[in-house]
Amino acid sequence: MTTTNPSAGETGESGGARPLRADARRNRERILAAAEAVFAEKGVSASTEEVAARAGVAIGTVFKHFPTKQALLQAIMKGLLGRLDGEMAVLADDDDPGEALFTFVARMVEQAARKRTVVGLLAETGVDLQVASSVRMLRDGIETLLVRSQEAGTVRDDVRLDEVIALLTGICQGALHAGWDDDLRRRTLAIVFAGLRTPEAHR
Amino acid sequence: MTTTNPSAGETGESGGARPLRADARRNRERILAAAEAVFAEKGVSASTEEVAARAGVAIGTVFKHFPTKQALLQAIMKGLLGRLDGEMAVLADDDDPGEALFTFVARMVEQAARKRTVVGLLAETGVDLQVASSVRMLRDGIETLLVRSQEAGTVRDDVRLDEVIALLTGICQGALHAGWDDDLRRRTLAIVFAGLRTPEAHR
DNA sequence: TATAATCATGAGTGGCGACTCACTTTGTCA
DNA sequence: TGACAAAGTGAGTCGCCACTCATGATTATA
Repeated sequence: MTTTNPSAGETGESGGARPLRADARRNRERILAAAEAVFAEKGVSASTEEVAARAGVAIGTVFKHFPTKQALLQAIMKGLLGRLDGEMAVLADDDDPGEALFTFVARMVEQAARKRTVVGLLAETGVDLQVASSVRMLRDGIETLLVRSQEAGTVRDDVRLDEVIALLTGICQGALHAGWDDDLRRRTLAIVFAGLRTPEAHR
Repeated sequence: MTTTNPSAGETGESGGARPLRADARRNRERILAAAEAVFAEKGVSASTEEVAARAGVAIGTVFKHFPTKQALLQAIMKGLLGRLDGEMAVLADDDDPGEALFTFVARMVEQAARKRTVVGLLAETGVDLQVASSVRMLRDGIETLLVRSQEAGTVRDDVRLDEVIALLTGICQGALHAGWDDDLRRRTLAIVFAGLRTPEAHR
């Protein structure tokens, strides 16, 4: 977790080699932003041409940067996961450890409700590649939050990491479809959290 | 004879008119069965040709019975919902009212894990048509189960129908993707149920 | 059985979307 | 500034898939 932070770059291109021209870098960012917006609105089935149009570049440019639609999706996923990882690191260190897990889950579900991308990508089979490492980081981070919550006596000891992740993905999935509003989301999460809490932690 | 009577059919065609030839009826059932199987395995994005192949008929025959892929999906959905509705009626009358809701949810999630159709269809926008009435029935049934569970003191009074449905759809969604096994499903549901229970109902 | 419907067939159509490539434009560096 | 490599362009290719229709097969009725 915590990722050790790859300096100031937001590029997402890691480990690579040569410097990338100025216009290329700019277009790459535009494409990523456009893709994130388009996929967030219309889901991952939106066409690559729409992404290109939104970014203000030609379709070929998109495929020059991301040789495959999959690759584009994975790049987005990597960014999202990185940001989540950052939030998580903060929560693990700074906040009340008992409630940190709940805060994180709530925040992630809120994001999912807004961005269809997250959920669509979770559904894809192609989470195997480079993304896998990010997923593992996320998983490890959630585990940390879970363990601390349990040590603080907030979450029941017999709750396992797998169940937390299952609940998280499930609620994220659900948050998209039925037109959840803020209130419904809050109330639904409250039920799940109640199920996770120890008897003593119920106020 | 004739008049008003489509006999004892499970056809799903309701309110319609004329009697349907013998081979036609048989093929219609075959197509429905094949479609249910194919969509259950591969999701709703599976091609109509694959359905036709599995059913042992030509592609044209499928479209003769169901003018649109949507129509085919809706027919399946109607069947599934009908069956769920039946189960629900039984649970509402015969079983321990306190636990009936939990039983139903568990059963539906189990189905969802096996049949991608349910979930895929819930995600579709086109649930507006004839299916809507079936959805309403389902919703009403769940409400009955919820109210009875609350009257029996098993489920907290501040839980609303919307949250139960939100949890139900969410868990159904999640049950597909991450390769849930039986144990994980049981444990995850246990957490949700714990969140729904009154303090007194915790054993 | 003869006849007239209904029904089945499957090659064909149209459209869409991922991806390519020959060519043009642009940035960079001497 | 000139020259070259890196990057951008977008019409075109290819495959997939929902859906059609002229033709031939089956079933129900006289």
